Amino acid sequence: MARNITPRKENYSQWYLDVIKAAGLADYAPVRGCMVIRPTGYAIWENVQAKFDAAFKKTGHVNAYFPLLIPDSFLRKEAEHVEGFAPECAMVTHAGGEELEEPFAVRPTSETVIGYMYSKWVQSWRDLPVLINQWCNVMRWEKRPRLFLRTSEFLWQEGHTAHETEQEAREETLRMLEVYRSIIESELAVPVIAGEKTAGERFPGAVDTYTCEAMMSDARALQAGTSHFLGQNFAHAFEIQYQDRNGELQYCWTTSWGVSTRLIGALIMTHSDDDGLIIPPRIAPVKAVILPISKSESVAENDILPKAKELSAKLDDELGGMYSQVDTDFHMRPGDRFFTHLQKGVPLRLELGEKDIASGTVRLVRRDTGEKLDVQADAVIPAVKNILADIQANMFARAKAFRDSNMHDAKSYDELKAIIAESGGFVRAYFGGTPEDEVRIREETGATPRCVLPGGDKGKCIITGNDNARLTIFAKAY
RNA sequence: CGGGGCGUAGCGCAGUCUGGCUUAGCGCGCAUGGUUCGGGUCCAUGAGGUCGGAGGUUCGAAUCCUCUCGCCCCGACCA
Repeated sequence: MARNITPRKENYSQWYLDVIKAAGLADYAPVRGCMVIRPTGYAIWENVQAKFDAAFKKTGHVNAYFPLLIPDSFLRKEAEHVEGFAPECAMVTHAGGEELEEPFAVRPTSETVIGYMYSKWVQSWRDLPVLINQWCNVMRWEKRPRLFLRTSEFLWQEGHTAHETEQEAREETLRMLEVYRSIIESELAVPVIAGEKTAGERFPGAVDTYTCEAMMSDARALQAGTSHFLGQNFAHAFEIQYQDRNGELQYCWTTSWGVSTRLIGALIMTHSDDDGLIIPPRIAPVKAVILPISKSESVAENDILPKAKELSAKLDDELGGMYSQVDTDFHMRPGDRFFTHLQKGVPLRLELGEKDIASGTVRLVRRDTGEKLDVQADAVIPAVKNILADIQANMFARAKAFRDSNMHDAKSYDELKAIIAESGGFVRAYFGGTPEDEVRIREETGATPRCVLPGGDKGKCIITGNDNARLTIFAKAY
């Protein structure tokens, strides 16, 4: 049992921070609310990025870069947008030793600058659609930061598209929601529910907001990705207009969508255990670690290490895209070395000791289950491949089973209150109330509507009693 | 912004009420040596501190007084 990690049951928040620290993913920066993403954490982010980026390219998007500083006046052009973001904006008021005529906001999101640029670039229906994504950092001043989940500065991706018709823009919004759902589930092994946000939870300036909602291992919800149908709101604010096929001037329909380094928080809180981090193989920077083991340091280094290196090279070659690492910390005892990799979440450990060499086998140890398996040396490569695939599948299945076992139904508001108070988790209920009702529910229960389930399932609202309320998931959220 | 708490070694803390008995300690970590070694061995030695900062009281301040800076927790707020 780990001695540097607070047990999850004892103190969930502390456990989360301990896991991050033990795995060396991130550290606090000198500026409050900011974090340093350390090499191990950044390697995970690079892998996450690579998966999404490839999917964006496949759906026809291209990358570009827009500036960090946004004129204050831009944010003010869309009424709801400024109201939503003003409180968390960091403003640059001085530069070059002088006070600026107009302050700049450090971007909290880029709809406004991008809208401004699109208005210059779009003239004709032939210029549409515009499908641009950018990978960048953003800043939203947070009063209660938590590593990865809510930091003042974070890394993300924001896609911004402009379309000729409402239908096209709506399709784009849903297409990207589906891209998110599929990658988060297949690569990060985090099960999510993709649905619509209620009015009170909508992005400031959006007509409709969609979300991928995940359940963490304390049964609280985490928004893992959002996609917004912006209607013509930003097109009106920034005059993104084009001449249609009849020569008439029209406003574009726009969308935006994003995922952030918060996904790493989701990863940690979905899969890890009291021993530390567990990373799904498909995004693990090191998928398998090979440990030469011997009582004698010189035997380990001279006799076993070459075999370990050979095995590592073979794994990397034959399982293209694989990445294995050889542990050469011979001065440490095996137990210490095991723990190091355990806490870093490496999916698979290959032990190569004198006993194994004598018997012509390699010992494989799974991080997700702790299961040990002795495999014939010549069968190691296919075995590794199969086990990694199985770990990936098992991690997803396990997380999904946990979520499903914490899914409840409430027929009335009282029932919803009781479930949230007693067991927590996700609660399905018919809801058709106003943002004011949402506030009241939050104040009274601590839970918020996380997302409206897709499909036409409708019933009697637990608040208003009206029919035609949509089935909505409520939960306490991060 | 309101309420509470805390700043002493890399981390976690004791010492502060009752100033001197501490050369400012302890645990973890770190370094070196030995021992052990297939899920965190055990032992020895050692390095490491402007006690958050400034001013004051005193023969003497981590300890008392004044001011100041920073952080954490709860609340409020928050895609």
